[in-house]
Amino acid sequence: MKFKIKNTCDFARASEIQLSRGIINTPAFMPVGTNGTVKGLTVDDLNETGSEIILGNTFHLMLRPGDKLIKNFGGLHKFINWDKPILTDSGGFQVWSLGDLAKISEDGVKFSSPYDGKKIFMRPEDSILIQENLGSDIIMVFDECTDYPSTYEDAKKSMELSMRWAKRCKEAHKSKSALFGIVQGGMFKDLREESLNKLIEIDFDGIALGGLSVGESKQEKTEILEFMCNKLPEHKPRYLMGVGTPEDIVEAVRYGIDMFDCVLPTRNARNGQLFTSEGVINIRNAEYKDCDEPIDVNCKNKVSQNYSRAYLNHLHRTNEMLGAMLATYHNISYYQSLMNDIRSAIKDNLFAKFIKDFYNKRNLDMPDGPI
RNA sequence: GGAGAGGUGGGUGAGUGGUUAAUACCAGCAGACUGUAAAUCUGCCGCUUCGGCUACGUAGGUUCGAAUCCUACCCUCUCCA
Repeated sequence: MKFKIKNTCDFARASEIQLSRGIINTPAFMPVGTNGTVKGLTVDDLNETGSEIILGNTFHLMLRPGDKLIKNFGGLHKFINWDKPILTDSGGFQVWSLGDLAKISEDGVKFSSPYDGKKIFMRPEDSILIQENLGSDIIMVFDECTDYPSTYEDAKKSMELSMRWAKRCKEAHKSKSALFGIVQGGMFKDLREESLNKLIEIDFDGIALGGLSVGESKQEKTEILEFMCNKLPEHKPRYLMGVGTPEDIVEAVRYGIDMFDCVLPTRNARNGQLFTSEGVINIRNAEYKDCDEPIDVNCKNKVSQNYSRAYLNHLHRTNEMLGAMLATYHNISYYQSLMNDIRSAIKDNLFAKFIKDFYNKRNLDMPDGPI
């Protein structure tokens, strides 16, 4: 993996991550494809949206259809017919999101499969091996996503465990794929710093920020971002895991984040929420019943331009699968065009203007921050 | 013509004398969703000048009290002629 910063604008930066399967232009949004599919989109759709990398999930794919099966098919890329980079999450987030179905010990995590209750023990080494079996381009370390809220003691204990696991992941990592470490530490700056220093010492190809957007306030998240932006190594990709809304992304780019992933554009599309250049709309609402405007006049792609809001409203009311598909196509296209605009603005040294316009269009006050 | 079943809030459909303005589902009106146990979940859903008012085919009756029991009528469906 090669990382090349092309332009900067205060903390914000536009760069290239070069992987054997392709180049990722950052700041980048990575659509989430947990089960080996970005729900509702074909790989042709994904390409049309401008997506250069997608996510897969260790935990889900290990259970179904199984990482060995995928390996025998020649890897996840071949299995799902996607030849661009794939980042795989380690299963660490599932430790958190599955709650009582996961039991943590020093050695690893005992999961109960949500599908059949079958007990699975996953050690950091297992997670790495599974991700290698999948043929992932960017492998994430197996971590414990710290709960929110958390006491200092719990956050510290959790962070320290994640760091010991990070070291084991590094030692278990054998393939040529990139390996990213994940900063934990909850809402405590000194723990975040300690975590980061530990990861730098172990030496990863990229640094991710984990444990954010798990219930904390916007202010708390911003404080952590602000604190981290001065400390993250400059010459490595920075990945803010699980974030976020367009507003979250724009803000994080100001603090120097390069990579994002989030289920919002896909999940919310299925639930009728569209992200548009003028803010969020719920396409099921009565006001769109006879609205003959396109989904988003400012989003230049075949779906956002050629399908009316009234038609999408109808499809969602009648629970037609095309409604979810078109909404997902639009949302991912919107996110990718947003990322594209962000990159262009940084390259042209117009990021300050971009941010101002971005908040103006949404009638929001521009938060304080760099630039 | 005879026999039987039934008519419940926008729809389907529970309830068969008293926590019943009335279960549930659908429809309708909104909201939530942030490294996906999610095409999911939540709230509202007769009228109201917020004190009440009107409601279970219609009209009477029994009862302290009726969607629930009785009588008549109207209507619907099934079977037999």
